[in-house]
Amino acid sequence: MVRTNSSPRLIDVAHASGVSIATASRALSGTPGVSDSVAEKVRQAARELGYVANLHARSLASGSTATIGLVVHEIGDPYFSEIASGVLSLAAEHGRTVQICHTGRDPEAEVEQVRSLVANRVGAILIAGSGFVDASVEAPMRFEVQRYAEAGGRVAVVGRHHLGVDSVLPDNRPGGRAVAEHILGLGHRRIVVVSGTLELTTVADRLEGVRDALEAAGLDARDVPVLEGPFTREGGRECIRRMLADHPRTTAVIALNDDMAIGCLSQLRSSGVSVPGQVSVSGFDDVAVAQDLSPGLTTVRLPMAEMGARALTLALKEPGSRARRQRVPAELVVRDSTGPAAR
Amino acid sequence: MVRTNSSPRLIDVAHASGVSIATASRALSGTPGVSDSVAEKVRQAARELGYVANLHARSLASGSTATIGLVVHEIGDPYFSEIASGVLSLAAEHGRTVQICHTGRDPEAEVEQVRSLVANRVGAILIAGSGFVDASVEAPMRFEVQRYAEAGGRVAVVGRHHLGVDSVLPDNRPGGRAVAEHILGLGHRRIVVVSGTLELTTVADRLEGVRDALEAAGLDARDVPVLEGPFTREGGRECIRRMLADHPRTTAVIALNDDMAIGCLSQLRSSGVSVPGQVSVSGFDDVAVAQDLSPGLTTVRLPMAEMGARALTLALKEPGSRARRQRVPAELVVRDSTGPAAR
DNA sequence: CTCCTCTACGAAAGCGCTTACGTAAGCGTT
DNA sequence: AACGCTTACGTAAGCGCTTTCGTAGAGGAG
Repeated sequence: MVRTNSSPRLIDVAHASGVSIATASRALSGTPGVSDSVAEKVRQAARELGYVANLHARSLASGSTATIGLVVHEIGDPYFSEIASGVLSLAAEHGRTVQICHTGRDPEAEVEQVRSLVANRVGAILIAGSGFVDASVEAPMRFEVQRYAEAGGRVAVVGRHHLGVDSVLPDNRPGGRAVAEHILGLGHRRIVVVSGTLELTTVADRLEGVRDALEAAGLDARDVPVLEGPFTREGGRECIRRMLADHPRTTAVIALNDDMAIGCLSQLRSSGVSVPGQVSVSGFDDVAVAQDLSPGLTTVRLPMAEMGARALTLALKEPGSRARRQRVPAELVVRDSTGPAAR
Repeated sequence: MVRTNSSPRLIDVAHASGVSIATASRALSGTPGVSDSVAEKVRQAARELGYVANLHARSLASGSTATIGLVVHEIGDPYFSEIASGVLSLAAEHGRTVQICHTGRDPEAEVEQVRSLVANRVGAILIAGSGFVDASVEAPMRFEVQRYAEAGGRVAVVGRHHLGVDSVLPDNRPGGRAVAEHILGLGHRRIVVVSGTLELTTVADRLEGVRDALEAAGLDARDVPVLEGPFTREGGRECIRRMLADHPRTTAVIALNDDMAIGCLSQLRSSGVSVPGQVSVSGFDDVAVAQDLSPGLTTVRLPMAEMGARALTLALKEPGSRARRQRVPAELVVRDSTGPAAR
């Protein structure tokens, strides 16, 4: 911490304006009980001295912080950076600061990060990103979150269930269904799903939606291969290589996020496969670049920034008696990466 | 802040392990002067009670924080989110937490954010993103930063001069020159530069480099139009529309960041102009998607994550007697969006 | 056995704020 | 004129830690 012996303290402001430290505190924090004239005098003195309150002292004394914590998987990933953007903007409006940490989708790191946020006594914790299907992996996180919540902390999550706290939940399953219906509607039958690890609930939910559509169309979901890889661009490339080797007659690829879809497009191009001429590709999320790709990526739009903002709003509200859930509709956006099935 | 009356305090740990609060403190923070057996007993008790130290109290008492502040223009922008990613990763290794704020390139918001970081008594402040050419705009920021630094705070900036603090400076000018030389080498002569607002030093530097190359090639830089727009994808689209209207015979577009270049590609495609057949396009930064675009974007690579990490490293070091500068080489990456000039 | 030096620990003084409580002054009532 | 109520402010007790200083006891040197 900056050695503050050189920076003015509240008592300096109080002396300078000829009032007690209590009055100075009240004047600066806007607590009633100070006459306007005195308050103005104090503020004036503070300005002249360049006084900035020590938030640590303030938090310690008052028992409340303006800081909120945000946990994401990877801030470099546009999905999360857009969520973060929504959170930061709204937080700034509320005069709150945001502490961000990323976990690389490592459940242990995740718990540790939450613990560190608790130690920082943040006023609220926001957790973005998929949970894990395996409940035993999720358990320590749940425990930590519950303890924090019981101690009076506010928690909200986006895109994650099972944590027993307020949540903003994108329509992953309906979204998966919508995009699969779109693909099926174009006449595709030789389809593969390009998927992140099935341990993530987000992946599982989206895949569930895809299966809904397949079965509604009278297909057997087991006939549609699910290629699993890292939930990243490189993962998409890798899956396409496997697809070209093992399922060469495929006419449509349903990728379960845009990152993978972008990797798919990239690898298909390098492999000389035309999109959507020979193979159609769809994504999920609608990250900002999706519309600027060539071909423009057909995907499912999720309003990431808004989701972040809504999570913050939930966390800032008084806690309800039970966990609130906000559904966020997923909207199919058809662009140029999908077209009629080649025959 | 979470009401901590319900969560254990140091004194609870001390009681539970039958030692004084001082010893407990020492045992938990690893300060020497405690026997191993006692230390272990204390740690054990802490674990059982689920004790997490109150960092506010700790900061207040010790006068130091583990928190570092990061100021970026817009966290949703891949350039900044990749920098942030580098910072977060390295910070986690050092057991430090990061508070991020974004400013929307608004100089006033920037100053305010820095002030709020100072109030939070962060141990170091990192500022990423272009400064402003206009010194009077930059002055309040300079003032705030200096005051913080004089009070013992550590500051490091990335991609920004003029602040009189440690800095990590990408080779914007040489990079601009390199990419322009590449374009010229392909035989292009009817070139336009697609540029963000010239008030940003980053833009000015890159443009300077482009001009260096033009003049080295014996051209008059004034013959190369500079189309100015927002430093975003939409800005790129807008500039291309103007280019098509005002400079229809252009064969090459030098965009001064990837975001704008992506917008250029997008608009050229919608307008039915082939890249690189009719018009070549280059970017700057090499954000992650650049290689996955179609055509792959020729650009200048800046190692963003590394730049973030290096800035943090500088800030964590003992301050030097004078501001340190680290240059980061910019490397031309030739992909498919540039080709020989059409005749 | 005494003296001195370490080591391991405890007591207590803050760190810079907020806030409960106390009090003096001003004002309206009866 | 005496009383109560309100307003505006000061006093001082913490918030939960770290750290300086003091001290008791163990051990070695003489």
